[in-house]
Formats: sequence, structure tokens, C-alpha cells
Amino acid sequence: MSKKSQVKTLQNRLTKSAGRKAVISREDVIHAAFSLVGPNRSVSSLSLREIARSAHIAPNSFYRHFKDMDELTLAMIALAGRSLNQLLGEARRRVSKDKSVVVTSIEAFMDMLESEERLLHLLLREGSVGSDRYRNAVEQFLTHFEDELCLDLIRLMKASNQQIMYPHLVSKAITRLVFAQGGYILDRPKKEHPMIKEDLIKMVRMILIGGVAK
Amino acid sequence: MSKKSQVKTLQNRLTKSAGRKAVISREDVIHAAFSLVGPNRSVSSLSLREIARSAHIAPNSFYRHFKDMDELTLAMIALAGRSLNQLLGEARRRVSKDKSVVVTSIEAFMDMLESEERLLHLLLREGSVGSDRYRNAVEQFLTHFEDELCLDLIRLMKASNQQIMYPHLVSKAITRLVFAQGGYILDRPKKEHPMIKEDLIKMVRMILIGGVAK
DNA sequence: CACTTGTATATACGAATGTATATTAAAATA
DNA sequence: TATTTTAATATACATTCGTATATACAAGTG
Repeated sequence: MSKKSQVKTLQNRLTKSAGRKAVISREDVIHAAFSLVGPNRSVSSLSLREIARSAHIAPNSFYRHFKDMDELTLAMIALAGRSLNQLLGEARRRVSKDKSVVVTSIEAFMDMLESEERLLHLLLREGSVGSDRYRNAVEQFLTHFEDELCLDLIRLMKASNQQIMYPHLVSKAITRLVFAQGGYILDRPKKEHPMIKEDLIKMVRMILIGGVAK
Repeated sequence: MSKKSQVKTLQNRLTKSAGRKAVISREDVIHAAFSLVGPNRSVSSLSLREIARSAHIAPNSFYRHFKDMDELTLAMIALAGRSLNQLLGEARRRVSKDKSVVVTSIEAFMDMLESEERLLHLLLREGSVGSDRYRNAVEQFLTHFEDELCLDLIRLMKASNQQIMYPHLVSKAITRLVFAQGGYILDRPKKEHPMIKEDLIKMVRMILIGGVAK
């Protein structure tokens, strides 16, 4: 089969003759899986058949795209991670004079918590259960964010002629705290979010102050 | 049935005529369930039959002690919470002049991470997946520890004539960070633990310094 | 001792799951 | 258009699960 034929055409999307599905994409399955996770459903509790039902495909069609559930789960993490990465990257570029990188990032993060709840669920709440590969993947994303923040901090401190003792510990503390609170927020009603956000910013400021002190 | 007959006698424990089990206690089932959880098995993935097998009882005997899996899970959390509570209480009483409450508590916590891995697994890593009641119970324990720490902090600050701006935020930040790292440590080899512990103490000190500054 | 009561087991059933195999339709190619 | 190749479905099977019902043993009571 040629490369071209792999592309899903408009015709493919719309054709559905005799109860037979046109081409199914990997992404369709991934999104079907995401649509099932929520506060009370963890990805590790999803069954292959359940996902197939949600994607409107036959159970066996699943195997055309993923070796098993674990492979799907990793793809989901990758997607969520990429989204968060992109979001934080944009936030970083958007930093103004009156708002620090940290505050801007936290605000962006909180926005995403509200708009892309399901995506973040995986990273924030399910990073500690599941297969080794799964947990490893989540952990890898966490340390990635830590590293980025660490670089930011060093740059900022240099610019303002301040000293920071353990930049990697400061960024680790901030990252872990923000992510932990992020997982917590997913359970709270939205009207509490502004308050939680304020508190979170205060807590992060403490860490920063404590980190650069003396 | 009288109260007395409920007590498990020595005879009960040892008698096992005709393949028939003597009296089974709630605790036996709880421990059987704990023996199944680990880095790769979350409590929410355990089946009733699996636990029954592990406890060497018939599947239906489970119902004599628990309405369903959810009720067992709550009992497990309660047990883990009580253990951790007791441990931290002892640590607090053991505070000396040269070691602060915080350091003593963290050290006690780390010790428990090594000796009672399975107990802590529930509280540290599975607090964000599962039923509403389940997550609520875990969250309740977390805030309990926060509150205790908050009181400690206020007392300490008064004693040393220092000011602390947001004691409840300081204790929240510390608690959440320590618990997050606790969940992380469960995946790391023991030889890394001392290093991680040192880092954790440094991070907590930052929060404290940032919290009392000015 | 007989008798009642409580507790564990045995058996069974329907539902759901992962996956193997065979089939069939659509798309690509010639 | 005829043929091949690819991707979806249909059917089927062995497991496992939660739990309903019925049964058997042990302990408590008289």
C-alpha cells in the first residue's frame, strides 16, 4: 500500500456502506479512549472492548493500531504530554514584565486544567499506577518540566544578579507541588479554582523565596 | 450469637476439619488484600475472587465481612492512615533539641516507606483513582496531617518569636510535597533513598524559610 | 444430647473480557 | 475492469468475574 493511500480522504470519512467502517485512524481510537476517562474512571480500568465500543469499531480492529492496551496508554500519555508541553511553551513566550514566568505558567496550567481535563488526568493522577513503562513515561515528562523550569530559574537569577543555591531542587519542589495540586483540583468545583490558584501561587512564591534566600 | 462466641479462640484458629475453615476475621481479608498490592498492582485492579484466593476462602465468604470491594478498600485506607498517624505521633513526641519536628517527621516517614511499603502505597499513590468515597477518605487523611503540622508550626513560631504569614499554606505545601515524593520513592531502589531524603529535607527547609521570611 | 443459629463452602449462571480464526468489503494496483 | 492487498467485521472459545442459591459443618443454647 502506498503512502498516499494511507491518508484518510474525505470520501473515506463519509463512506459507510453496508455497515462497514471506512478507515479508522489511530487518533480515533485514542480519542475514544480519552472520552471514557474521568474522575471515576482511570485509564487502567478501561477494557479493550469498551474502547472499541466507544470508537464504534469491532473489538479486533483495535489490534490494527495497537499491540495491546499498554501501547494505547503510552500513546495517550505522549499526546497529553505534548499538549502540556506546547501550552507551557506558549506561556513562557508570552511572559510580560508585570507577570513572572512562574505566575504565567501556573495560570496557563490552571486554564488547561479546566479546558483539557481529560488530557491532564493521565499525567496528574494516574502516574503512579499502571505498568512500569507507563509510570516511567509519566515520570519522564515530569522531569522534563523540572529541567525546563530549572533553566528558566538560572537565567532569571543571572539577569537579576541574585543567587540561587539549589536550582534543581527549587524547580523540583515547584513542579511536584504544582502537579500534585493539579491532580487535586480536578476533583474540586470550578468556583473554588480561583482561590486554589491564588494559594498555589503563594506556595510557589514561598519556595522561590526560600530558594534564593541569602 | 453471644459476644463471647465471636472471639476467635485458639481452637478455632487451629481446627480445620474436613477442608473447612475455622473462623475468618476481617483482618485476615484485609491483610490478604494488602499482600496483593505492589508497584504494579493497584487496589482498584484487584478482584473479589483474587482476594478470596489469597485469603484462602471461598469467594462468597468475602461478603460475610464486606459489602463489596469498596468497603474493603475503605477499611484498608483506614488501617494505613491509622498506622501513619501513629508513626508521626511517635516521631513528634521523640523530637529532640538538635532535630526539628520537621526533620524528625520526615525521617520517620521515610523509615515507614521502607518498612511498610504496601500500607503507604494506598495513601501515596492511589489517592487519585477509584471511587468518590475512596478518594475522599485519602484526602481527609492528607488534610488531617496538614492540620497537625499547621498547629506545630504555629507553636514553634510562637516559641521562637518569629512570624509566619500563612501557616496553613506552608503546612499544605510541605505535606503535599512530602507525600508526592513519598509516592515517587516507592519506585526507586533503596540505595537512592538517603539522597532523596536529603533533597526532600532541603526542599522542605526552603518552604519553611520562604514561609517565615520577613 | 437435640436443636437452633451463624458461618463457610459448593455449585451454578449470566455477563464481560481478550483474542484466535475465518470471512468479507474496500482500496490499490495493474 | 480484473486482481491483489489491506483493513474491517463476524463468529467463536476459554477465562474470569460478581453474585444468587442451596448445602454442610461448627458453635452456642437449652
